[in-house]
Amino acid sequence: MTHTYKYPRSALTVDVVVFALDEDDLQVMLIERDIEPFAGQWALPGGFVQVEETLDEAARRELEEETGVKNIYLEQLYTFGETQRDPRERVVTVAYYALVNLEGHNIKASSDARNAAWFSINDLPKLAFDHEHILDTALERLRGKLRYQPIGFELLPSKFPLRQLQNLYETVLDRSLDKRNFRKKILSMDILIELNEIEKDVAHRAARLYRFDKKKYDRKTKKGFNFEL
Amino acid sequence: MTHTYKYPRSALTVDVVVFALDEDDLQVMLIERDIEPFAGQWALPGGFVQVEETLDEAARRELEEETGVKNIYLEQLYTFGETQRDPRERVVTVAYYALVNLEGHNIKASSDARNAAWFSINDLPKLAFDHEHILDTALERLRGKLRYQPIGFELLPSKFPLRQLQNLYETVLDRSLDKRNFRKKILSMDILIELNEIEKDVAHRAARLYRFDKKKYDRKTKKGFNFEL
DNA sequence: TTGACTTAGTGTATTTTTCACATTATGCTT
DNA sequence: AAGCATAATGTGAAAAATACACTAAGTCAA
Repeated sequence: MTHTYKYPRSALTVDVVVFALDEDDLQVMLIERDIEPFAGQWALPGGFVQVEETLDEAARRELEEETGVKNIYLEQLYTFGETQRDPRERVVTVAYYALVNLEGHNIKASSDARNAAWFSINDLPKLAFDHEHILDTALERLRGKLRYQPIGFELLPSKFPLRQLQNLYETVLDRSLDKRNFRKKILSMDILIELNEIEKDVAHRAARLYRFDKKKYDRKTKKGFNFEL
Repeated sequence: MTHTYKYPRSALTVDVVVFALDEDDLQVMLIERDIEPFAGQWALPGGFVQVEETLDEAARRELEEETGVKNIYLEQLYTFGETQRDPRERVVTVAYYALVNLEGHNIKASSDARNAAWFSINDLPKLAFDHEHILDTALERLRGKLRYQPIGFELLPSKFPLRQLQNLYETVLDRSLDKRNFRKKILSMDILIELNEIEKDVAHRAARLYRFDKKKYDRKTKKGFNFEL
C-alpha cells in the first residue's frame, strides 16, 4: 500500500546522541550501519518517525530498538534540515540528546543485529551523514546546559561520592576545579542528600555517598541557579 | 501531479514567533487566518516547508510572504510533533523566533491579503492550533537567552540611549533594575560604542546614544558572559 | 528670563561571591 | 606498624553584586 500527496514531502527522522561517562571520558553511543548509504560507517542511532507517534516517542523507540537503552533522560536538541544531508532524498531530522549512567542501565551495546558501541568523544570514527555536526551541537548544548541546570546527575549512578560529581564537571567542561571550592559550592546549593553510606571496595579511605534530591531542587526557584563552578 | 511514498509522511511546517519592543511592552506579530481550520482566529505566521528549501529558508520565506518582514534575527526554537496538533492530519512544525526593531524595519502589518497585527504579550487573543504553547516556549527562550547572550540589541534601533536598553531588559525580564548598577555593568562589558550623538526631539534633557559593537563582542570569549543584570 | 519639570548622569560603602591555597584524617595494604 | 592513597576541611584576599540619592542639562510655559 502506498500514500499519495499533492505536494512532495520530506522524510522525517529522529537521531539521538547518547552520552555516558566513563572513568575519565565522555562517551557517545554509535551504531555501525549495515545498509547504504554509508554502509559500514558509524552513525548516531535513529530512524524514521511514524505518523502516529510523537517525536519523543520516536526517539525513545528507535533508541531502544537499536541499542536496548530505555527510561533515560532525553531532550530535544535541534532540527537539521539542510536539503542535501541525505544523498537519497530530502530528509529532515529532529535530533535529541540523552544522558545515561553506565552502571545503572543495562546497556546492550549490541542488542540488535547491528553493531553498537561506545566511543570516547576524544577518539571518534568518521561518521555518516552530518552526524558529526549533530554530535558537535549536542556536546555544545550539554556543556552549556550543565552550567545552569543540574542535569549532570543523569550521568551518574544514583549514589555517588562528591569526587565523582566533580570529575563529571571536569570531564564535560574540560577543565580542572578546586576540590574545596567545588564541595563548598555544590553543598551550599542544598540539592544533595548526604547518605549514611560510604563507598565500598576501594583501596583507600572510602568517601561518603550522596544522592541528588530532585524534589528539593524542584522546590527552589531554579532561576539564577549557577553551576559555573 | 501527485507524489507517492511507501509509508505515510507527516506534513512539515515552520512557524515563527516575531518579537518586537513597544514603548513598554513586548509585542508579537500574529496573522488572522482566512481558511479552515481556525478560520478567523489569530495564529503565528508560518506555512509548509518546500522540499527544496532548508528550514531556515522556509521560515524566512513564509515570514516575508505573510508579513513583509525580512532580514532579521531568526533562530530555531523547537520542533513540535504532537500527533493531534492539527485537526486535519499529522503536521510537525519547526518553530522559530525572530527579533525585530519596530523603528528600523518597515513592517507592513497587513502586507498580504491576510490581516497581520502586533499584539502585546500581556493581551493576547486566543490562538489557533497549539500556537499559544509555541509562543510560551519562545518567550521562555527569549528570557533565558537574554541572560547570557547580547541578543537584546536586535530589538532596538541601531542607535539607542542606555535608558532604552535598560527598558528592554526590564520589559523582557519583567523586573526593575537599578539605573546606576545597570549602566556600570553594561559599560564594563565593553561591547558598546559611545556615539557623539544625542537623542532628538525629546522634551527634556537628551540622552547620549550608543551602538552595539558586534565585532568587539565577537572577539571576546563570550564564555562566562553574564547579562543577568 | 526665570522657575518648574523631566530625564540624564554619576560614586561610595556594604555585602556577597569567588578564588587561591595546604594540612590533617581515615582506612587499606604489606 | 609504616606507608600509601584519597577524603575531608577553613581562611584570607579579591572581585562582583547590591543598595542607595543627589546634581546636571535641557524643555516648557508663564
